[in-house]
Amino acid sequence: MSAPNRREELVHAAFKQIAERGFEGLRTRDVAAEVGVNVATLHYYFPTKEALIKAVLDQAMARFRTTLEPHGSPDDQLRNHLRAVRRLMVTEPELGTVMGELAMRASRDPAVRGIVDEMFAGWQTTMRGLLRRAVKGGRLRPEMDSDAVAAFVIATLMGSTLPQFNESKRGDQAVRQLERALGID
Amino acid sequence: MSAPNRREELVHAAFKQIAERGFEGLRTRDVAAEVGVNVATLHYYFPTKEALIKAVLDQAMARFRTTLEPHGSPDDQLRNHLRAVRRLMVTEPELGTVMGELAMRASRDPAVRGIVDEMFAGWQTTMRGLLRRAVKGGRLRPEMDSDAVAAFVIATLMGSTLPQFNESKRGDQAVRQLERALGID
Amino acid sequence: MSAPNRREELVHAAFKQIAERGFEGLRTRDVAAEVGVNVATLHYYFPTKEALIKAVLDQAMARFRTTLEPHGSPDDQLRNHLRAVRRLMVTEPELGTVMGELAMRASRDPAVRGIVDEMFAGWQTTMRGLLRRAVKGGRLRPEMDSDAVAAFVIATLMGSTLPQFNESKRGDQAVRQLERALGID
Amino acid sequence: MSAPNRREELVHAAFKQIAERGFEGLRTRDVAAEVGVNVATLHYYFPTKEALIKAVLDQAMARFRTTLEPHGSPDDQLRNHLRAVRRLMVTEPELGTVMGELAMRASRDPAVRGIVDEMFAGWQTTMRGLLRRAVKGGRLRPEMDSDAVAAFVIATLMGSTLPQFNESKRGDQAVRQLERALGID
DNA sequence: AATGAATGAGAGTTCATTCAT
DNA sequence: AATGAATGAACTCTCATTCAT
Repeated sequence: MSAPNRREELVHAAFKQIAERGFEGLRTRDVAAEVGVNVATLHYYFPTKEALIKAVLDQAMARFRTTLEPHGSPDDQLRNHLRAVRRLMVTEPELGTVMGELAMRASRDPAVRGIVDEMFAGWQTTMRGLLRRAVKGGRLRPEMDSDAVAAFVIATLMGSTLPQFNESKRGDQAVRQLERALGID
Repeated sequence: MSAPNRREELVHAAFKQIAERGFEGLRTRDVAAEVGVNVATLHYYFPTKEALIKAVLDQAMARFRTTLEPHGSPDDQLRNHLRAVRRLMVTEPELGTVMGELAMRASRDPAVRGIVDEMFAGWQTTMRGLLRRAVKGGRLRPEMDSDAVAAFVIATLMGSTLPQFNESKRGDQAVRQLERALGID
Repeated sequence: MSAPNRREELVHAAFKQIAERGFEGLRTRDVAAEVGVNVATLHYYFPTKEALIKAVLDQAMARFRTTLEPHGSPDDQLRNHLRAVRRLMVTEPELGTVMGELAMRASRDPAVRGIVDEMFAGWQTTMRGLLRRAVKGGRLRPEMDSDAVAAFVIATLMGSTLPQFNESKRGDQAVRQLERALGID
Repeated sequence: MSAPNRREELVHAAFKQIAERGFEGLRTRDVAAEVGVNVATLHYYFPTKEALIKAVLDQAMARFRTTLEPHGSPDDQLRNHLRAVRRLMVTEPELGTVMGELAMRASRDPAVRGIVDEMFAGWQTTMRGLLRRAVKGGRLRPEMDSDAVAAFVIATLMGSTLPQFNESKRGDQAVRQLERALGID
């Protein structure tokens, strides 16, 4: 009666709970119940609630990082990236919500902050690289401050994942306008 | 020390606590303690924790709305607006944090959602108006979809308030790039 | 519905529980129930179980110290002391049990150790004083090592409080033989 | 690593744990871990925690009883006995601690009480015999109440094993004074 | 002979809320 | 207008015990 991936089931259930109710509403008992096991079983895999949250954090970051990796020909990479992020937010809105929760939590919880900051730093670097390649490819204006523009792009993408934007089409509109502003539409 | 503004003191203390610890860490006892009164006194003014949160919400929205009101000559209003929002986030970062918390909470709590949605709708309308006036003034390209661009601007502004952007200068960089993109720098 | 001495009631109930079931069987819920209040009320007075135990410790030590204080004319003080200790153990056997529990616990818990050690040190000093006075009064042999004899007396008194001695008359027999050995019977 | 004496290893580990942390801190998991096996394995040998404790009790009593057996010429047996007990307490202080724990536990746990009482009764009988032989050998005053003196000796010996006495030399001092009192030093 | 996985029952502790004063 | 005292419900975490393998 033992599942080989009980750990993952628990992480996934915790992820869902955070998406639905935020950290505020995360209850170990509910997570365990969703998987269909006793709370004690949860603690068999994760000594503390913190450890469970850490696992959710790691998994969310991993999923996000995968999306961030550039795909396609150098010319298309920047556009592909924006669309990939946007598509991710539409197909898996929970990931956006959890990312938001984690981003907020990072201010208070050093363990979360370290990992989230690192992820944002990595994103910033990736984005800068994409922009520079786009400049070389003649798609963007060369006088651009690639670091500042990277921050601009990331801010817009993050902003477009807010629940208030996600339900209407505003999130998509915003990203499309970003593409226009960058001249890659 | 009977204070006629005890209510406001409590709201302010709750606001600070939310900024520091999020909803997750909001404790009525701590709020009361910060004001120097008993928890029971807090419940004299606010029957439930929800009621206290509602008051914080109202106050935050009011503060934010004030900032959103257009200032200056029609020609400058759009730029003034962006700068005012940005300045607010720098001088009162707690407001950004609390707004973020409220935006997340809106997905789960209908009472919050109503008010936050309304505020975003108002902002969207104001922004659209500013953009149209800027088009008339010849500052922006007339073919623009003012609704989509409004969403774009708001998304970028919201994204730039993330804790991860606020600590470095990336928030400011992002907004400045937004101004360039709009052609109002 | 508030008792002026709820704290004391709780300490007393905890004392009784320790006497009956040892530290091993001490449950905050049971202590509260014995007083007729909710567990949360117990935590209103004692933030942690440790704090409650500390209060029991202090009270037990205070009660014991009172007994240790010499009474009567100098000539009789030593004998009075032995009898007082013995009587205490007979009239309040729980105190002996709790003392035993605390003495054992002292080896593991620094907070307990400090206080228990101090009490034993005080007892040793008192005892030495009593012995010296008895020597001066001509009741004891002058060549005696008062420190060693003090240890001897205390060891016998403590040993005579063991549950196994207390139920039969062996505890009393032992103390009476101690008096004979000291020549004060 | 299949060990034929796994049972004994477990008993020994449990003994050590009780000496270190008392019954209060005895955890089957820790006992198993110290032996390097799974908790379930412990339960293969001992169906319940009680059964494990019982085994520790038996083993401790056996070790103690061995020490109590008289050695040497009848004339020296009493002195040898006192010294043997004292030496045991110095070389194996854990035994004293565990004996103390068991003595306290006896008041609450009938299973323990039976065995401990029996052991004390045996000790009392042995001691009385030793005293009578010493009287016959002319070493002790004949008018002595050998039962009462036996209780006296046992009480002092037990008292001298308290942790508070063991760390300083007071335990030894006490026993030496006991020898003087008996006139066998 | 041994284990990984699972659990029920319960432990200490927290917290929003109530109420007599 | 304010409080000390009290509580019910819930929370995280622990532990002896079980069982299929």
